[in-house]
Amino acid sequence: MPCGSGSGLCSTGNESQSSPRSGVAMKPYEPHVIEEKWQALWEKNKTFKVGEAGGKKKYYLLEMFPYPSGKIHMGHVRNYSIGDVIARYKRMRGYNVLHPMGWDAFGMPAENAAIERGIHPALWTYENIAYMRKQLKRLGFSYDWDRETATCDVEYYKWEQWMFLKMYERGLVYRKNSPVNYCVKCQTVLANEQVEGGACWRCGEAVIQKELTQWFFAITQYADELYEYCDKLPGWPEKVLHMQKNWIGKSHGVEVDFKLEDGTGMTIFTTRPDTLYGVTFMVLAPEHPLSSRLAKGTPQEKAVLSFIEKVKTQDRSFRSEISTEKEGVFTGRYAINPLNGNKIPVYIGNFVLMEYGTGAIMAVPAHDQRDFEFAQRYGLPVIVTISPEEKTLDPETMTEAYVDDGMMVNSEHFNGRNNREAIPVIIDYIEQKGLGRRTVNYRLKDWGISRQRYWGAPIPVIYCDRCGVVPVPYSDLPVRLPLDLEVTMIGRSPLAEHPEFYRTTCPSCRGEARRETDTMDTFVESSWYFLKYACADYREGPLDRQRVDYWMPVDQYIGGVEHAVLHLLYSRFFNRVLNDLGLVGVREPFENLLTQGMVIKDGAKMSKSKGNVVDPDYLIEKYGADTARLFCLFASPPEKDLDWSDQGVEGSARFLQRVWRLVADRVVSLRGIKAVYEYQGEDGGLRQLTHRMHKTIKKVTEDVERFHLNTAIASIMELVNAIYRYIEKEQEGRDAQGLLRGAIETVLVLLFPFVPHTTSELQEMLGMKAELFDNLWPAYKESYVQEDRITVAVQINGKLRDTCLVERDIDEATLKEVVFSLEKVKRHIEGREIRKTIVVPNKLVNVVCS
RNA sequence: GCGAGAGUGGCGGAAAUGGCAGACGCACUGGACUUAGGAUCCAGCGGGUAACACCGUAGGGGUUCAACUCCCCUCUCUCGCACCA
Repeated sequence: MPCGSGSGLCSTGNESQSSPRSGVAMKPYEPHVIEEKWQALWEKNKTFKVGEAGGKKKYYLLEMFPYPSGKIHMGHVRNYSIGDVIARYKRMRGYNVLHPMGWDAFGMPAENAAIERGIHPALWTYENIAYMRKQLKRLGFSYDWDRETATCDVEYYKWEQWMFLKMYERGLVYRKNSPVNYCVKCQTVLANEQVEGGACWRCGEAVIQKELTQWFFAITQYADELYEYCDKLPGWPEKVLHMQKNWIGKSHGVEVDFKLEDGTGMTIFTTRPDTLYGVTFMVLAPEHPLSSRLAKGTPQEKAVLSFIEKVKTQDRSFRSEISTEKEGVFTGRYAINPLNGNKIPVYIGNFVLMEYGTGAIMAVPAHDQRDFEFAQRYGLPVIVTISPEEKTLDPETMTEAYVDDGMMVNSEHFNGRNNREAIPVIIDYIEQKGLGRRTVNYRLKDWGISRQRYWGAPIPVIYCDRCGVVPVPYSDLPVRLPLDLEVTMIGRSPLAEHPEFYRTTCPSCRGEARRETDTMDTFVESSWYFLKYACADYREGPLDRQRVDYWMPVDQYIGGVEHAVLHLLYSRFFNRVLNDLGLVGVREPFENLLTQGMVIKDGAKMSKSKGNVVDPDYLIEKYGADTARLFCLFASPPEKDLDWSDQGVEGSARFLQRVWRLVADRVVSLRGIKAVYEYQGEDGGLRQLTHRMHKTIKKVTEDVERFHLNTAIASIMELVNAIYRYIEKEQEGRDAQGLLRGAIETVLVLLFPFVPHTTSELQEMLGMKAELFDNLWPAYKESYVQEDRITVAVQINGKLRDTCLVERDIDEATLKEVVFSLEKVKRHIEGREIRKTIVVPNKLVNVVCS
């Protein structure tokens, strides 16, 4: 064979071989032929179509749908391979499994393609979808393609507009002018969640602040619930819940009303009322309405105004940098501490944020590092009110704030108390005196959803000079995204340049009016697509409640951890809104979440910019889909990063060849044999194989249940190795051959969810029912899982010295007898005093001696 | 700085509940079969030793008959948040 032709994989390399038993030329493993064959069959028979029929328990398995960027990448292959194992496995366990796929089809790259290559975003998107659908089918994933949904379809976004209007009616959508995050490169606004370390989540460009009128979803109305329910999601990774909790940032505290000398009120938020007696100055955010007003008429006026101006021109990411020097300016005015009547100066400071709390703080330099730094710089006094046990704090010599707990001092009648315990007491006191109130503050901000882009769902609102903001009537939905326009740059949304779109009449006064030309954030679409899947063909309304109730919640969601606070938080919010609107029965959409790791190569995440991508197409062409899937599943556990290895792929291909030969080599002799799964005779080899088979079934079942897919595969490999060893011993006889067939069938069934094509083909060759896999997962018997004879470890003083092979469940006395008769044991305990002997049944014996 | 997670052979990774560290795979070494082998099969494979001994799960201490696993301290890496009052 001309194998040196450079392709690397020497076709299948065994055309000239023949079966050792039959002498008949064996069928070569041709992954592409069998993969096409089975995929065609699954498609024709609609093998993966599901309905809402009763009888079986439902199981909704969902993987995060892809953005149709052009081609799938290895991350998708991994994500969807993991999902496919679970979907097929659950079906084999008798569940009615919903396993859908669709497209997160609105978004910026489509517009970029339009600008760069002159192709229309819609065309580009649908072409990509067509190609990627083909790729997914080539990988053999068990999706019910009849439920496929693309979010850029009118039938989809129409109902999103409908939901927007419902939310508007309920006050969950509002419009406001505010400083927003803006990415110059993407030419659009970003929500807080979409800014990563001051940069755009998509393109990495530094985000600037811009004043714009925007539509907001009132996610903060659900802040508390979203926070509290984090503790009611045991099926989610701790890490993700932590990130969500951090993001929502719930903190308990108190608002205290300070008064200026002239009686002007100034309310601050603090979580540390126990330090109220240590307040030596106050600080306002530069954007605080009082800031520019307070200094009027004082000698400080000029300085204050120029400081505010200076801060305004600073970029926000610079200002929020922790290393940025704390700066401020005195307003020339004083406030009165409501607890002790102290007169304290009011400053304006760059480190106080208008967005959090009340935009004003009380400063306690003794016990807050930021306040301390500010006080040092401006020579402000420090008053200690919390004293640690072991030392006395001296304000003159302190080099940093004391932020830990201790005993209260300088705090009038609170002196001597532990500060933590005093907090609620002080708050009670404040409330009784009418000086303030308990509050809870959140870091979470409302979700700004306006995007100054074309390729998104139009916001269904009309602006009329006479009537103001008028929602589009339900009967006028959908507000179609016009396709007859050319997408060029730059500056504003193409819709704002398209009169045919924005010119309209006011629904209430019939006068001339203008449509909203912003579109919705694409994260809105992904916030409810999982509900659409449940009733994809439903046309009479947004969702078919009955079917949604049947399938929801999603039993298992699988996707990348990068959406821990974006998509996953938005979806939890949106699902709650839809629940309140009566469209969904459940509160939380995703019961269990699995976050899979990244695909790494040469020490970096696979990405075009790093130039270390492996193209799934290439992989499938060279090895076939089953090898691609197997490697992704075997190389590391799902939640960890996967280190790509070309040699590892070879190994996976080799294993499939080995399984193929196991069957194809002896298919003739195996065909006439009936499978045997239990053996109770005396032959050691047969007993061994029976044991191995049952042990493997148990192990694989348990491992798949807890997503340890790599070890599940490893144990199937062990079974295959055991079968080869068994064959080598030339087992003859009806039992021996039946058991061989039983073990082989077990391999094919256990391996099916991982590599469905290869195993289906081999099953068919053996005359098994290859296509119907419902309820086919094998059971094991515990009695066979146990081994007859067990190797017991023998330790002297905790060190392994020998092992011995004994009958299972041997009694302790006999075991000890065996152990003490071992040569090595005798040698080691010679002349020593035996203190005790520890016996762990069927495991180990430890002899403790002097 | 705060929070979370991780550190095991040459490499990817195994070891629910403390009980033979290194399963499985890759790489490597030797052998078999071969015109050939980058196919396949067999054997070996943490360090160390002639063989033992001995040393090994980031480092140091501790609990225990027994620690990758539990407790304390230190170091390193990854991720998230980062002036949130």
